[in-house]
Amino acid sequence: MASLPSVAVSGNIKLDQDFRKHPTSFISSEKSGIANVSYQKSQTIVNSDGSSEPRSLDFREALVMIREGSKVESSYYVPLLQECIDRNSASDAQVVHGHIIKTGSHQDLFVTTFLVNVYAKCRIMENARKVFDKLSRRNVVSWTALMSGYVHNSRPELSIRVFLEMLEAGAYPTNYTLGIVLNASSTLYSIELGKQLHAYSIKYQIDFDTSIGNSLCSLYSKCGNLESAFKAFKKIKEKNVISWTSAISACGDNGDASKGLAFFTEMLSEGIEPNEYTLTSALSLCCTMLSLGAGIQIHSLVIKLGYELNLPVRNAIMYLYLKCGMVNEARKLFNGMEAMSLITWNAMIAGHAQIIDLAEDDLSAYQSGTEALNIFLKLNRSGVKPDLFTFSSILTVCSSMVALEQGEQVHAQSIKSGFLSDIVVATALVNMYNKCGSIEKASKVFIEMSTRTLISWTSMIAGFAQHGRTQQALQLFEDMRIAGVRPNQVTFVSVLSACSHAGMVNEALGYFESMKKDYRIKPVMDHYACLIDMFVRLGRLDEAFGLVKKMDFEPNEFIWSTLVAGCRTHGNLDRGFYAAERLLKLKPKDTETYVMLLNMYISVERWKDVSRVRKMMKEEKLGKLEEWSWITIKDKVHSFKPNDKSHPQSEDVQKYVESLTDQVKSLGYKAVESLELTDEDAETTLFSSTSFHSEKLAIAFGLLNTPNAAPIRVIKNISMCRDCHNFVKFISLLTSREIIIRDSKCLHKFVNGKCSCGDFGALL
DNA sequence: CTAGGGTTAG
Repeated sequence: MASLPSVAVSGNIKLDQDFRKHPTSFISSEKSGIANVSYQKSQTIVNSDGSSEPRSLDFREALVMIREGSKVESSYYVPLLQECIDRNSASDAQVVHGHIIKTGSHQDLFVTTFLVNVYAKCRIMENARKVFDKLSRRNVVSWTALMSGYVHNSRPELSIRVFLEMLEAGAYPTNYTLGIVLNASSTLYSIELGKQLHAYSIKYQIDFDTSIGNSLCSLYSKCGNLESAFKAFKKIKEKNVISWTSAISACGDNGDASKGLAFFTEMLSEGIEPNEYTLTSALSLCCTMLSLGAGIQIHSLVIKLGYELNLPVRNAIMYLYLKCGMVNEARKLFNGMEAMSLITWNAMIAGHAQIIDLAEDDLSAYQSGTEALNIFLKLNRSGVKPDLFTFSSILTVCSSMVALEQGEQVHAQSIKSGFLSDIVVATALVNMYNKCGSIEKASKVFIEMSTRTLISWTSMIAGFAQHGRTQQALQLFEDMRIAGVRPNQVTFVSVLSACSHAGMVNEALGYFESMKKDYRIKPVMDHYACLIDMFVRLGRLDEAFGLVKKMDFEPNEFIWSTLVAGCRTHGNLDRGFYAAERLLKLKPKDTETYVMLLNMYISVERWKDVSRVRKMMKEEKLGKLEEWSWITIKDKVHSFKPNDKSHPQSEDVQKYVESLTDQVKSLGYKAVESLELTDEDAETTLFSSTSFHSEKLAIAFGLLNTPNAAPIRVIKNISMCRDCHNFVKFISLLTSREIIIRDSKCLHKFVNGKCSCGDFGALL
């Protein structure tokens, strides 16, 4: 939730008297004097021969007349000004304004009030305020126009100030006025103010009024109170499209997407036609649910109702297709757009960022990441200025891609544009540096943040935990508590994982208990996963398996794979086989698990089991384990596969790996000896020391193409094998380089022959 | 009343 701006909205609002005296002022606009004004679009034109005739004027003709100083009936100003609004032409409005003053029509309250409205809509609030201040008389409509202007120009706090001024001046709010203040309170997330206004609306029995009810519904939704939002919605006597849309988007804001779609269906069956707002809200619900089927149905409804050219609707459809993995459909929409908003770009980048995480295979994840970086480049070249949404999304992409160089460029750009002051952008930046292994830069950004949210703290604690800096992680956790920020479930996962890395059993169990007792946070599977991991690392397998039995959850794939790797490391193969077979039941198509299992059977030469596992793999139609790595150097991504000669430097790179291997052998590196394997097994098990695993190639390439002390950053699609893990430790010792490898399960930071994962991250 | 953003581990 955004923090409240420091605006004086304090003190109770005294509405009582006004409402008691004039309760009807809420519902009737008679007093405003507007209802009786009828305006006309035809003018009496005086021809050159002196005869006169009434006829319609078009906008340009009328403007010309006004520029020439001809007289115009004051009732004609309003349609003319309306036209200025429609054309969003502040300059035309100023011409008309000048004419109004010259002809003395500024004495006309109706016309002048409309001018306030015009300037507000044309986003020149200074002029709106000036016109308002010069009014000799003010009625509720002029006050309301000004308030509404501030709300629409993102100054809700000023709108509330005007509301207070209005009450002081003794004017009576209408239901429309109250609706605007309610909207302002919801923009400010001021539930207190909202509740006061709600109370008054109940007192004067207008809480069932449509526009009040709509505003109340969205106010409660924005402040996170879905129940009250529903109550407000149900109370509305005559529900219109806006009421339904408010209820639907309330569900979206509060994470109950399926309920929102139920509302949408109900609305359709009530015979109410959705508008562009309803459609975008409903599409966004499909998006969170990743419900492509429902989304396609709504898409056809969009076409039927003629909204397919509406930009927000198109953006929502594009984002839906993108998130559901229909990249080509999304791209077609993207390329076919004549008008594009920044949101279109942002949706495209954010969508690709999400695919990276959702992707089943690493190749498409990698392609999405590259595509997102390309779109960002195009956006920059197109001259459109990125905003805070763009920065946070692209930083997430850089994190997933371990693209430190791009990340640093974005960092610089966000400083220049002033968006680094945004908490979300800064947090995304902290996270980017963490994920790229630059813990120093991450903490520098973190320290320089002026305010931090729970997520910022958690991200930094997680960073320290990942880098094996347990003390700093725990210290930061204390700092956070002292700062009065309440940790959540996610924070505790990071804290427990920090303890687990350092083997601090007592501390971990202490935090676990404190989480349950002091913070009333229910442990989830992830917390147990950390504890299990801790016992596994220490070789306390009994306790690890004990926890598996004790917890209320069926262990997930991650817990089983932790157990497999741990049992293997600690030589408890029987338990390892058991865990691996359980893992295979959960993920029968996971080649990595089969390879782990195969390697275990081979190491104890249980050849019967080896052929049984091979048979299982054939039945599942699983082939060789595809493994590859990539490294980003100067905005260019270089990817490597073993035995792949497609890279222009592949020959040099291979030779360099061979020479490195010789050099580290003299430091004590021993390649894993090949067992008596068939060719087939040797290929599948990744044991063969003669083959070049992709991370070795990528690292060699990095060493050849970066300056001497530069860290090397590599990303790998599957877990590292032990041989390579050992090899890279020696390389970091040999070359005195920092080598960071992010594989599919773990961040490895190799410094001086040691790895931050404590050697527990090499699963294969 | 609408579309786009940041956190965890194994």
